[in-house]
Amino acid sequence: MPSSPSPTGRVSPIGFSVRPARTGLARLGRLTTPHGVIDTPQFMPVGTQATVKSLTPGDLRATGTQIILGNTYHLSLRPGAERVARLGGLHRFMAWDGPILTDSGGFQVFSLAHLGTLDDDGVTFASHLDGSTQRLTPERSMEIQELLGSDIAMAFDQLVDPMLPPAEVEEAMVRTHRWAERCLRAHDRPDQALFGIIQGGVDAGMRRRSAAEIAALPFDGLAVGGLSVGESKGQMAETLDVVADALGDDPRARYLMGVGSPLDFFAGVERGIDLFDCVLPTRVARNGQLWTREGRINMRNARFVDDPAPVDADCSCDTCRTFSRAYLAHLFRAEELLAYRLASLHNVTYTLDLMRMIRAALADGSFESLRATVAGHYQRAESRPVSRQ
RNA sequence: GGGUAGGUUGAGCAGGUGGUGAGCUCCGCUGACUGUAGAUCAGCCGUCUUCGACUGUGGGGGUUCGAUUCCCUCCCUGCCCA
Repeated sequence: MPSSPSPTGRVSPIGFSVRPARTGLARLGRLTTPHGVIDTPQFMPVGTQATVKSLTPGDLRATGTQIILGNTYHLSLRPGAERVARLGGLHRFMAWDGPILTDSGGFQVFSLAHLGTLDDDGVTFASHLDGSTQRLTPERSMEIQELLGSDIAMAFDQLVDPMLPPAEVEEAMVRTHRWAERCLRAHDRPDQALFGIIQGGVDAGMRRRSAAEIAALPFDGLAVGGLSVGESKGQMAETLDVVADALGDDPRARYLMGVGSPLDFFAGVERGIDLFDCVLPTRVARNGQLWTREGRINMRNARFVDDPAPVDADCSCDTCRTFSRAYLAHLFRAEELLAYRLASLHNVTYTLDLMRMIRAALADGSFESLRATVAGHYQRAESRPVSRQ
């Protein structure tokens, strides 16, 4: 059942059925993978090193997580893709039997650019762990992801700061296109899907061209990369508009990489995005910031040390059902490990609850109303006086 | 009671043998974080009218143009001896 022909005839290990919702270009869908079904629009918590930091697979299930993201670069350095394969693949290794998407290492070419040098064939870099020389190419990225055995592999791409001179943005885009074809040629694991990545910075012409070129290839899904790396919200929205227009009625799943914040989801969903991933919920949680129906709150703030209320009274996560803000504030101050776990549990739950609410709102036509409500939460957070003496 | 070592901004320290002590680490306060080199990073952390200025080295007094530094005295703390 998970096999359906892509527009180009390639037999895909995943299935995607999608129907337009009533709002903008938003759609509701079901993505079927070898390890389970994903309701879209959906958010993927990031588990770079074969763990969503501080959370167990059981915790993830409790949050409603349907699919997680793992990372080619990190796992190939440690513990090593071949080792993971010997141990039964990434699912068995980390004891998560749900769907997994693996990033290709392309983002690290960007975030760790100072450690490496790029050429048309790939990237050579010094391991951030031990300084050893490493080489990543489209072919090696495919090999690693096949060894990991994720349900969805990502093409190896190059992203750059969209504010760079157009010639440099174009060079990265063209390279991404060439690498996309090499990824498709190299990839041959039949039970693993492969998504292509659209680049082109925030230039409408380049984005349109990249969308057309990537969509012309027999990928199982399409991703928009290179956004939320410093451009404005307006530029991100305009770029998504261009991509949506260029993709037209292409039936494949659309994944906006590295996004985002609660309000970013609305901007993406109404422009036809089906999948999101972002480190934000888990990273800011470890740094004390929790997302709630009262906006963002920082549990380290002095005002919470005597607050007996739950983090979010309307949240059903274990953190909110069991503990007070005062307790969380204490744990953060004491740097107790439980702080990071409880905070992560809450933020992931909040994010997945939000995605669930977005799907429900798309189904019953209340998307705009939901957006207004959520925007209200975060505007209140932003307008809160800096100091309240 | 005698001897000895000390008393520096919430804590712990550095420095300072007559003319620049607001320097460090904690603690504390706030902010940031978008395909995770991040349980991280940044700013603030005596007072004020904050691109600067002022005050501040246990208290009091003295010497001096000028004292954290030299002298006298008192208080407090640790240790040793009685």
